[in-house]
Amino acid sequence: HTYTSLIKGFFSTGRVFEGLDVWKRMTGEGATPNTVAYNTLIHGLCTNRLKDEAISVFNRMERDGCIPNITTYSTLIDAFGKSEDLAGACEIWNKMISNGCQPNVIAYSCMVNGLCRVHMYDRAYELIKNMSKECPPNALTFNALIKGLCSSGRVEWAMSVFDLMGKLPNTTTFNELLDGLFKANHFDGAFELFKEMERREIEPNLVTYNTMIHGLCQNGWFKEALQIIGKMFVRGTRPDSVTFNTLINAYCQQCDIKNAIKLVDQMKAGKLSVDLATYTTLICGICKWVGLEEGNAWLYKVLDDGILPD
RNA sequence: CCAUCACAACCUUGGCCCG
Repeated sequence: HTYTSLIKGFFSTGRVFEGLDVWKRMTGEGATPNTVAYNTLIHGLCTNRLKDEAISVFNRMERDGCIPNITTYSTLIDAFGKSEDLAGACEIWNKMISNGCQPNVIAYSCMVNGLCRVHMYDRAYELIKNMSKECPPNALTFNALIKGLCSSGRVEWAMSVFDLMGKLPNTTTFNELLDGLFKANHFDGAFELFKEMERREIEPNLVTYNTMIHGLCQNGWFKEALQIIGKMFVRGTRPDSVTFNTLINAYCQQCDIKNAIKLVDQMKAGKLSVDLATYTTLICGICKWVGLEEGNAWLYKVLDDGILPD
């Protein structure tokens, strides 16, 4: 328990070697890792791009007589899916079945995502259709498919999936569709969906607003973007650095560097982190519209803030 | 004892790389 928490902490902050060190210390002290401990290590390795190492831990786990559970399999299916290794994901899936472990809704959702990553949307859809009454798809399962369809420009198809969801769509579902509709230039569809959200009383969140602001600004609807910002304030949703970066980018594109810089000052006043994305956006605009010397001067401000330019 | 509290799945901004 104790070791597992430490391992999770190190891996989730990218401190792979320290995480591995804790694992070695744990096993060295004679503590026998259980399934949860193995799962934590496997997940930590996967999220740090060490899939091969994760697999060898998985094999060692089985050898040492520790029984993988559904979380173990889901973690690996997810990792293979995200790295577009469908064959690998299927291999884990088959192993899961042959070991008598029933897939749950998470395992299915990960597999749907994996299929979408390799553009097998039909098979993803089939998989969802074949899910049983005991294990029906949830919002995240559908969202995985909708995200795949939207990010490949298949928004009509995505909308038809949305229509099949009944009462399942959640805020993320709407966010994915709104983003997809804007990026496919289906503006009327996006506006309609935003209204539909209100009709269904699905709460917009910060991502919803950021998505709307981005979609509106990128297509010249600045007034409407301001209205969205107004709604945010009414609802008490605080803008974050993504909101500001989106607006700074829009101002830079309109060659309005003055207002872009004003926003950076507002961020600092509001104690929001002015991050690398902010500076990259702003310096790009300054170099384009003001001059390289001024851009260069801003580079020093980045360094002063303790941020490493990329 | 630890079944909301050691483990797994979804969304938005800039850039970079590859194609």
